[in-house]
Amino acid sequence: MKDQLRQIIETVLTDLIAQNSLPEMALPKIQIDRTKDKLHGDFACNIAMMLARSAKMNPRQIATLLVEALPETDFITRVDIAGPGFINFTLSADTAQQIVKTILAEGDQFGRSDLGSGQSVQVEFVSANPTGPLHVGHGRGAAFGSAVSSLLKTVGFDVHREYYVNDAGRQMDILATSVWLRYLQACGEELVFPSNGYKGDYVLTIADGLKQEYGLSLVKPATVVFDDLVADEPDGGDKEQHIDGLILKAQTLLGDQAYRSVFDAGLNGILSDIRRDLADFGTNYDEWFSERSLMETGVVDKAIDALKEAEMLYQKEGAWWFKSTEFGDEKDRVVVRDNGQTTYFASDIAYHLNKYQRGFDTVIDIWGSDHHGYIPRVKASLAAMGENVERLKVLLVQFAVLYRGSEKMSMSTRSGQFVTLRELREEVGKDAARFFYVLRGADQHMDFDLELAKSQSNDNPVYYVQYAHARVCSVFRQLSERSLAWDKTEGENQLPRLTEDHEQALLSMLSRYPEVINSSAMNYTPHLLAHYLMDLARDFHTYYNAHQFIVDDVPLSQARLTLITAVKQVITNGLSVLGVSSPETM
RNA sequence: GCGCCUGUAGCUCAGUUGGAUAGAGUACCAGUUUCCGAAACUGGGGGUCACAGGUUCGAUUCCUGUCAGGCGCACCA
Repeated sequence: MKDQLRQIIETVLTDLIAQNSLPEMALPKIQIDRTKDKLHGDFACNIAMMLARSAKMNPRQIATLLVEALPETDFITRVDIAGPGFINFTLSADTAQQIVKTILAEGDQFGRSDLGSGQSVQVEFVSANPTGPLHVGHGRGAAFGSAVSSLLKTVGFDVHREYYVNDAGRQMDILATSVWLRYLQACGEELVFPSNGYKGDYVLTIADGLKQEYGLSLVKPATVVFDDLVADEPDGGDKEQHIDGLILKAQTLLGDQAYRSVFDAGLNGILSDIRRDLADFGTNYDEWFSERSLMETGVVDKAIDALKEAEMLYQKEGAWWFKSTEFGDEKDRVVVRDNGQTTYFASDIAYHLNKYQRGFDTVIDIWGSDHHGYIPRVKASLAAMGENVERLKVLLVQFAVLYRGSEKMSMSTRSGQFVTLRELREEVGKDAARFFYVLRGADQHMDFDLELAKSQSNDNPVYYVQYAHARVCSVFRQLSERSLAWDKTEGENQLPRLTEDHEQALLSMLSRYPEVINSSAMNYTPHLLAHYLMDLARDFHTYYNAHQFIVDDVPLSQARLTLITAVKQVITNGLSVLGVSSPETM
């Protein structure tokens, strides 16, 4: 509809210029907006005001010229000039009703489009380190990432959802060592657990599993393990050096093979937990991509070689540095440490190069906002390898600040003090949790009050939307109880009977849905969809309270039932994009 | 100190890419059910859009500065 109006206005304007009614000038992009106020019709165009300057004419004068030259159409009944020079269009009743037929005909396809025209896009999100269970902080990334993914799918992109598994590096070694030490304790060894180790209960569980599988075969005396180590911090030493010493002990005392067993027990134990949590949360992936595989297949080395060949690396103090400052980064970055180990950044360069080489038209990274400082260097590395940086889009998700009542909670994976995503889901419910997360813009700081989300879960906005859906279902149950039936064809024929203000409002709201989907998808802003659904639900509830749907006037009744069926369909479509269910009863 | 994000009703947040009289939820107050589900609806009060300049027909939106908050500035991941 907007496009049609835009086109008509454009041709009228070019005609006017050709006839010298308007001076020669470049036409800006013609904007058609939904009106806020019903008094202003359905659509508004501000083109007259935009042209006023370059045409050196009064905006109302331009608007008058334009309106007089407008051709007759069957879908516009009124055109007004208002305010400083707005041109307001009012849709014909017939056109407004048409949307209901469209919705019923397209069903769950309504709202889909081919804006993306089959372009491939990869979306990587959550990608939490497998050093502990997912907590509520990760939930926002999961809800946002899967919503963005399904939005993009809805508008015609070929979407590939991916989780990057950081299964290499020091943090994982710390986890493996933590598991082993807990295992030793479980086997009766006396030791003081390092302050920098992972202290969560899940480590105990994994250690128990290890004991069941391997018995006492991985036991080394604690006295030997802790012999000749830098003291831990509480004892006046250094916690980092202490834990590094323990890692080295674990590796040498156990040997490569046994150490790998412990390491994998930790990794797999946690990763399978993460997979299950995400699946239960309604977040699914097409691929789980292993960082270790990048190293083992030499992709990291290849990326480093590529940078060396491009003369983008130099050696300093025994390490290899990448000249990221040449591409706008604050400082150069190390990719190979003086001890020969590649850095996390090196893996990330390789990973992004790999993403590019897999041929995605667009690569989307969804990161926690604390990683924002990382963007320049990743883009720099792609630029240095001659890749088009524009293909990479990094979306940042602000962390939710957690409150329990008025008490702010500090979260730490290491200390084992956090609310897990699973706990949240079990207490608040999947639907409510997802909707809650996606209700706010991702770049918006968010206060997440657990007490509120849990104790007042009935007040959660998601129920408001779901209830609208359930109410429609309830009406139809009522209908069959009275041995009546909805006749779709008859209903569609009677749509002109929908003359109430509430019905007009609903028709207009329904027709906005495809626009909302498009702009939510293209701007990566699922919260627009969430808000739309609340608006739609509100219009429906208002309508429900104002009018009966099952009335003696059978044609009117059929028209109304047809309208609310369309409402039900759009709610289902919208909620399903957000990964929220549409229950028939609540 | 430098960089990124944010500042809108008591609280939590929207605001259609610069448009018309700035909106919801919640909380508070007053109402609505012999009627398809009251998890709903109707009405009411509540604002210097952090502050000060600038850009123009027009600014909550764009630019600059100030103030306040969050995050980031590793040979950690």
